[in-house]
Amino acid sequence: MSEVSKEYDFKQVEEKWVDQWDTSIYNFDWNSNKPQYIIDTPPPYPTGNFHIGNALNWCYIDFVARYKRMRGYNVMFPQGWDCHGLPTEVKVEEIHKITKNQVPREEFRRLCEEMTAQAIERMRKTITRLGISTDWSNEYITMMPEYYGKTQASFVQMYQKDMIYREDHPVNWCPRCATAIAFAEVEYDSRQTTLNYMKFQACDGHVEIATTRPELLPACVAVAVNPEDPRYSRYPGTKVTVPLFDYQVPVLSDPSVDPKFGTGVVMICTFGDKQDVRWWVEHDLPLRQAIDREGRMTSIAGQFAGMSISESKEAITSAMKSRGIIFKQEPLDQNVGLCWRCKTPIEILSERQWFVKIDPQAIMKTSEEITWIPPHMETRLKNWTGTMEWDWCISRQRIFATPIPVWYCHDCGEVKVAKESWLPLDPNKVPPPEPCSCGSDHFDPETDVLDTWMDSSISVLNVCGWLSRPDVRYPAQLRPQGHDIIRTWAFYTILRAKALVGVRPWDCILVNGMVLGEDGHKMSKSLNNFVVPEEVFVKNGADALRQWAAVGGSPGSDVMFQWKEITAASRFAQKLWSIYRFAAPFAMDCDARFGQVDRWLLGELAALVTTCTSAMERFQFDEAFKSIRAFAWDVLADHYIELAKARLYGQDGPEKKAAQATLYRALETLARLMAPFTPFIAEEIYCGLAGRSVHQQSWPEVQEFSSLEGALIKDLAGAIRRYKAEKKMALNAPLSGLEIYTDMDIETSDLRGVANSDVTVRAGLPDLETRPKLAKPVMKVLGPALKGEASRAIEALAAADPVHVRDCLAAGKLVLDGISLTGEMVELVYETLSAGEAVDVLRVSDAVVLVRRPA
RNA sequence: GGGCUCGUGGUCUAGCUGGUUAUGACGUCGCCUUGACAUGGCGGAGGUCAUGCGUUCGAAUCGCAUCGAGCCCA
Repeated sequence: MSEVSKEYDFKQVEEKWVDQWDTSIYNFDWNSNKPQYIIDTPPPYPTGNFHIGNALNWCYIDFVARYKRMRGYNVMFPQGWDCHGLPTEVKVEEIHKITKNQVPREEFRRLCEEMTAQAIERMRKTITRLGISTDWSNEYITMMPEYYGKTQASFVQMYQKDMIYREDHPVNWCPRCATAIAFAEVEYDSRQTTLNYMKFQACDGHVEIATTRPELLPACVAVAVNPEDPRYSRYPGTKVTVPLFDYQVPVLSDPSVDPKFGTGVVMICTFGDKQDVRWWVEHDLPLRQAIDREGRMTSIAGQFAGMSISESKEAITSAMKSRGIIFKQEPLDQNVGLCWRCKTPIEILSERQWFVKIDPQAIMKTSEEITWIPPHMETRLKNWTGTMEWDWCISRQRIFATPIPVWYCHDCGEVKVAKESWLPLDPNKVPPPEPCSCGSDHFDPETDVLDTWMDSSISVLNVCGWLSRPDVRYPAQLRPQGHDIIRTWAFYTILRAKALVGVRPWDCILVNGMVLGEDGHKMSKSLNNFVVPEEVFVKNGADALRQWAAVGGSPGSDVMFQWKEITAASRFAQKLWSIYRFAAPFAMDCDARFGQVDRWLLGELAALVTTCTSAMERFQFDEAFKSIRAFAWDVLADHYIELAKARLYGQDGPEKKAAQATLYRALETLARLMAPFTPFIAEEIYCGLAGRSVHQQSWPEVQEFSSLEGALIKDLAGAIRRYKAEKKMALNAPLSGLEIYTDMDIETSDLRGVANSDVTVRAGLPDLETRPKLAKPVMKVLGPALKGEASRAIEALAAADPVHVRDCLAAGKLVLDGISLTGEMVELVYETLSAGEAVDVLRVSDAVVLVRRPA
């Protein structure tokens, strides 16, 4: 056994194992007979920074992956990268000081790919340093043809199944990004705006209308009132004139108009908000598009054409004010829909776009086949699914994304969707390999691209071998993800798996919370409460961060990052190291005749294995790791090692050998239990002890041991240690003798060591006066038995003389305040009087210890 | 405005299929260098378990209401 350093050098140990480990042992075996456990790892967006939130999520996954491997599963823990998206486009534009339209499409895409590849490399480093047991043989990168070819194939298949269509439809539109976005990409924020009251010329004078969006006046297609509103009952069916733009629109009657808002008359525009779209569909209204794709006013805005939305808002408002059309303005709080990337207020435009049909019932039904952890997270998916009103808009007006594999015939206009065998392809680079049915071979490519969620929503199919292997493996077993993307990633994945292969994507979804900074707010750069994993690696090591992930909170709840948790984790690592340092010279893998104390410890160890196993099966990592800490620190270090020291330092013999074997078993088992959580220190200890890697061992089996005598000895030793501490004696200070009165047949050698004293054991009670000092009610028995009389009985018992209670119970009849009590209802707590002798008396459960005071 | 989750010593947290001494960590106070560990050991202080009402012999735990926080959405 080589020398073990006094301090645990986490940096040296962790970096050594990162270098030495052969990560191919974590590869999924496609030919194995073991049961599969496939994890649909969330593919992060390659920003280059693998943040603490990712780390929490990846720790959870790694705990499960390592545990399942030890339980004999063929585990796939792949790593994917969800590359496409606007942030990269924006960053490339910034860095190269260009706009995407200044360089050829292909060149711009190349710059994006280059930057993404660098970002991925940085994030891989962090993942590896964190000790994540990634299966790198199943890595995927969505911007690579082998992946986006599958995205395109999924598009083609769903198009063929009539689940994808293209038509004019209102879409959420970000005027700054000049692209359509899905509902899932819309954020809401409360803003203050102005409610303008204005007059519309009507059949008999004028009606007053309140609106927050006067710039949409040229898009007004109707006004509406509530049919129950007596003020306006004469208007429906008539027409009013739109001021300033001077055209007539009908007055409608619709029950969803709120008579209490504004004047009770609402202007319907195409489109101010989602409600406008509902009315537009319901009343079959015409389309007047006043805002274009860049957020400028169109020609129907007349003199205001070409202005931006805010310019025209100001110009139209002041024009109407000067003519007295706007006669009142008041502030109004409202929630505005914003583009999640650039926070620009979104508009609703009617655009020809590609859509995926949504079947809310099918999604909810599939979701019920999946185990949700924690279960209430499923409610969020269902609430979201239930509110879907439009289909999913999947086309985007961007460049760095999966191309839509479609052309349009230049001559007859026919839509030509690629055949699967032609994929992957970019219609902007290649024409279709066959002519149009009209004979023309002159095509215009589709320049729109697919929503990034079209890529990532087939991650599970991809890792299960869809379109790339003959032996596909879906459903996967586990989907780990944050609750912030339930309405996106989880929702879309369920939809797509059902649509493409007809099965649920996963057996189980494990939802983790968000990471909060030390100030209690969600960790973010803008709040300056940000900590990067590398900072923790340097200060306390990866195992410390992993311990925080395990015990910081139970999965599903938000977890606060706290340096004090990291400190506590480091202390535990050091404590464990000290245990190992002490045990290493003694621990021996051998058979032995275990003593009472050994069997007690091995029984506690078995209980730990049971607890941990149950907790891991339920993904309760905090419970599992806290029980590990409690065992190592309290049970093993503070009790067992203190008790066994005398034997271990003593002469060779069967008793010493039993302690050596016990130490080995305890540490060896502990290292295996810790391996999923803290792979570095577990490996260091296991290798030092057993000479093999812990990461190829199986999960410990429960071995039945127990010793009530051992448990009593442990309690007696604790009492002696406390006694010495109270008397300000050193723990190894000698005592002048111990007499233990107990009916158990206990071994005394370990106690002799702890007490540094002779120990004699006698049956019965010492020849001292013992008397009950307290009669405690046993509520579990007394409550149900006495019901309404219980509280009176408790009071009577408290008031009664405990000696009287004992005597009555001994005589078999105790009646207090008219209530009969049995022995089972009362617990007597005794005290022992030392009657002036030169002894101190300790009570430990049913045993009494007389300590002869040292001379 | 709706839905979900949650309010436990200074801070964070366990318990929450109801049973009288409410868990642990960090911090704090006192004592102790004993042959693994002072990043240690022993002991202490600190809680009306958000508030109110109810169910019950008994509520941190169950129900209702109120207040507050977070998340998701309209």
